[in-house]
Amino acid sequence: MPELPEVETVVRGLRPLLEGRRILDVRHASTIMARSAHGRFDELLPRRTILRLDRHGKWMFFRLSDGQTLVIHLGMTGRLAVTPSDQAAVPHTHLRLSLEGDPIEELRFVDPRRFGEILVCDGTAMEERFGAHRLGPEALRVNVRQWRKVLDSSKRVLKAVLLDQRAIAGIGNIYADEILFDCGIYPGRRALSLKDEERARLARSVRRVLRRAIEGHGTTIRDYVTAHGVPGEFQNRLNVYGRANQPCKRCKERIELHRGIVTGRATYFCPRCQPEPANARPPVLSARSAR
DNA sequence: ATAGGCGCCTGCTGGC
DNA sequence: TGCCAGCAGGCGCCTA
Repeated sequence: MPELPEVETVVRGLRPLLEGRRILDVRHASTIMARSAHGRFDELLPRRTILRLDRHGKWMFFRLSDGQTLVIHLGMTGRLAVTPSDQAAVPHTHLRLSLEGDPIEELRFVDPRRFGEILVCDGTAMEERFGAHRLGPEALRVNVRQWRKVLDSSKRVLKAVLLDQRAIAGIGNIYADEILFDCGIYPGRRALSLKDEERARLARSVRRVLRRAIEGHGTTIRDYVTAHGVPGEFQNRLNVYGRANQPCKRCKERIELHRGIVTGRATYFCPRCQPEPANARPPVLSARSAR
């Protein structure tokens, strides 16, 4: 579900509600999802203050007053909200932290599909799991030198590189397609094959598309809502994602849906604005356009 | 190094 | 009307 713009929107909504606030108690921590290598949640979290809420890519880091970090990933269907503590918990609520204040409220994490993650990490665990070897530079802050390194060091398909969180952190399937449309590059190009000018266009499009999506409070296809429980608006401004067979907003050509460019993922693109180079190898799996 | 396939889960949709 | 396969915004592990 949530990619960088959605997570950033949630973080911006939660910061004023959480920063400086003390955790009173763990009302519920699902044993399925809330895991820690070095202790129980109800021992690790109470009485700590949330000093700061950070984001890197799609990961959220709640820095705690004892030096540990509560780490949350929303997966596909995760939601986070601050809720009155007497409000009934909806199904698939995996974490409830009561927060000091009047009235007492709770930070709640809800995730039906359970692809999300909840962790408490110390400094060592943070480096192991989220160091530079595991998580690439923040997509909004990749410099020219980093772009060159990321793209030139890989023979992979460009879209696969954009989706790889070790290469660049924060881009998922929706924004990969939107970014590639924005810069007019075919998703199945080899990363290595980009010319300097194309690399510069791509870098600009990454920042532009993600910034606009943040301004629009993210994209709601189904589950995603902001920290205030309202859907995003950027789904109304998507150019290609989910628009198979609809006319391109730029040239009126029919948007295509391919399933072979990155295996297992749908890829939407405009065949006229993002032409496949004539000498490119056809995708291994026959690319079929869907209705 | 890379690509493909699968598993982890629930819930919704479209086609029969 | 009802059933069920297919699909979904993520990610990590395994294999070849």
